[in-house]
Amino acid sequence: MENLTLLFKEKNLKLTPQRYAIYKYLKSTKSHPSAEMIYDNLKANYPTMSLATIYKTLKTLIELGVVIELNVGEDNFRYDANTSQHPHIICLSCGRVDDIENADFNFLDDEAKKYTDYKIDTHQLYFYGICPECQKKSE
Amino acid sequence: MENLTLLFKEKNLKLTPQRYAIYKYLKSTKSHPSAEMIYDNLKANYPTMSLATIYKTLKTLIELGVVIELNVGEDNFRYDANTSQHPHIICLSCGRVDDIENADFNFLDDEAKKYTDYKIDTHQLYFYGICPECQKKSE
DNA sequence: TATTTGTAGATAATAATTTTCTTTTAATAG
DNA sequence: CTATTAAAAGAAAATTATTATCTACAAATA
Repeated sequence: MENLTLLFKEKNLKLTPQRYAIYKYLKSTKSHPSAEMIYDNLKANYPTMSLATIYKTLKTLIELGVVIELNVGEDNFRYDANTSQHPHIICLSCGRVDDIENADFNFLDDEAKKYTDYKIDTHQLYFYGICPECQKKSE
Repeated sequence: MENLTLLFKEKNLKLTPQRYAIYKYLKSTKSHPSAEMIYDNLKANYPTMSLATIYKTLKTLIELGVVIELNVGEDNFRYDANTSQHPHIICLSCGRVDDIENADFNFLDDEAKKYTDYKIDTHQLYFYGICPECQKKSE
């Protein structure tokens, strides 16, 4: 995470323990947590940290381009420190959010360019279905 | 819209003027309006209609499967009466939402199945970029 | 035409997120 | 190593999209 230090220095931002903890947690998990979930997870080690700090830090990290905001269709956002372009899949039954890994969907931007006059920057691809665990449960 | 009448009857729902107007407006536009935008648009002809009615009707229409809820990343939802599976493209500058038409992205569900154990139901594909109008403006 | 049941509309409530303001702290210079 | 300063944390209030509640009304059926 040396580059995180550099990145913060470049922008005259302070790399506080809270900010570092939030980023590190996001890097460590594949659960695509919401702000609230991050808060609950860090509460033990940072008992005084407030939700506002989580939100403000997430915004900062997004602006820096090291975190992505996901819109899975719930009433809140999810966050992901894996900034490589990759699809997500959401379980309609339990709400968990997983990466789809090893698949290459990078061609999508070029494909879309054929059908629009927009200048395309990026995309988000969300699949919806039932996760293996919930499939078992409903049997 | 004869099938809408039938659909409502089947579910013992009442096809009120308000509901009909909301659906008709969504059918008539490609602007992917938010609840608020629908409200503003119908206010002239239905001065007594409340936002709550818009929201309740949208929920009903979604349950009936004749309207789709879009999550473009703003702080509100957008709605679309074109229920065929098609991608959307959002202008990062002005926020407008367009369809990507004539493109066939239906293969995506099958493609994703190769990389996950989820049972896949559907997907949403959002492109982000700059629309032609905003491109001109920034020149 | 009466009756039943669902719905409209007004309003209050909820919940995620943002803002404000004061105190604290990280980074830098001396 | 300390003083300084600009940014950030934390607490609390504010905002905003959406939902729930409740009463009066209206559509469908008998």
